[in-house]
Amino acid sequence: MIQDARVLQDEFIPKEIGHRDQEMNALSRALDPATRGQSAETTFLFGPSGAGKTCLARFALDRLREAVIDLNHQYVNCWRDYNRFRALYRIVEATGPTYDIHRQSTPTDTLLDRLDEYDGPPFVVILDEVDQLQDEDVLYDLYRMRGVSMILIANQEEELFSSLDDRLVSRLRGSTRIRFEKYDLDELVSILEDRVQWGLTEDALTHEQLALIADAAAGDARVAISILRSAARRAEQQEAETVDFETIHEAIPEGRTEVKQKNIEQLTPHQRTLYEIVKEYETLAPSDLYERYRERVDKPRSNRTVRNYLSKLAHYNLVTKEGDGRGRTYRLLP
DNA sequence: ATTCCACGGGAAAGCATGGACC
DNA sequence: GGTCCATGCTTTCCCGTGGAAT
Repeated sequence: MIQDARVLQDEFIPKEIGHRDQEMNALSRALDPATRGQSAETTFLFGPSGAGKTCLARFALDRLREAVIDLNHQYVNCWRDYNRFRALYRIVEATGPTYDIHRQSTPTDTLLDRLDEYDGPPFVVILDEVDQLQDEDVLYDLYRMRGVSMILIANQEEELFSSLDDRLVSRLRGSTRIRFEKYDLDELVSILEDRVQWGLTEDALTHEQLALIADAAAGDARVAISILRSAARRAEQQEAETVDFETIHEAIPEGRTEVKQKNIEQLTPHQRTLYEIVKEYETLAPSDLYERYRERVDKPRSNRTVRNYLSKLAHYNLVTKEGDGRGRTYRLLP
């Protein structure tokens, strides 16, 4: 049933993109100077998750590379490479060999020097989930680099700018900003239809089934494709020719939680214990939570460190903090 | 008003790792 | 090889802030 599994992967970039013509035109205009060997405009893509921001950015860059021979580029996920060193490391990677640069024992200045020395073709950097960057210095660093231009992706426009330094905000004032809306049901269905056509056998799913998936995804294309992926995987395991409704109903919760599951696997044992405790008690005051943690774990970390862990769990969207100050509780996110 | 928590920034200590030097 | 140094990462300690309870 699955003909080409890559089509169902998150990183897959389609040959063509529908429903995003305006956004695509705006982004192309911003990137246009690169076709003449100049720096592209700094561009922001804002919108809810699964609205096609990342996909469009990568797609536009692919298109640009077809038109321009001399172009350098790099994609950085700031959620994963969340501090200055890691983000810069990722960017330096694109400028040449990095065998002499290591995760530890290489000064950040060395990375900056390498970027300063950069004398190649126009260089476009996509900074995805830029609101997750702990260290906004990276934006300064890149801003002053000659020949480097940025596409910055985030969910909330106001939230991002309120967290940035005023000087940085004023420097970015003139940048292009493109806003994305959630996909509506028909758009999601047509996105899914394309994926089925490219990746699965014909008629593996009916239109009604795709509409069911699209409805469950609530405008989020990533979730929709994730559900489609687990449905196809389940059907393939059963050696079925087509996907039935039961399989889809099973795939919906799985598709929704797939990202979360990956995040849990990345936690350290201590962090996972905290997660388990919150899961068990549903809602918990900070002091109680720390108490339970101390009871359960062998060599408990300090209170302060646990707070860092909890921030990380919140960052992964595994738990949520409710209320403020005294009445604060931690709760499991659905 | 005062006390009590909780939060989160920053400094410092401890750890792991690679490079230079012998 | 062995030792020392520099570096980034993680954890801990310290502390100011602010809201809620007393």
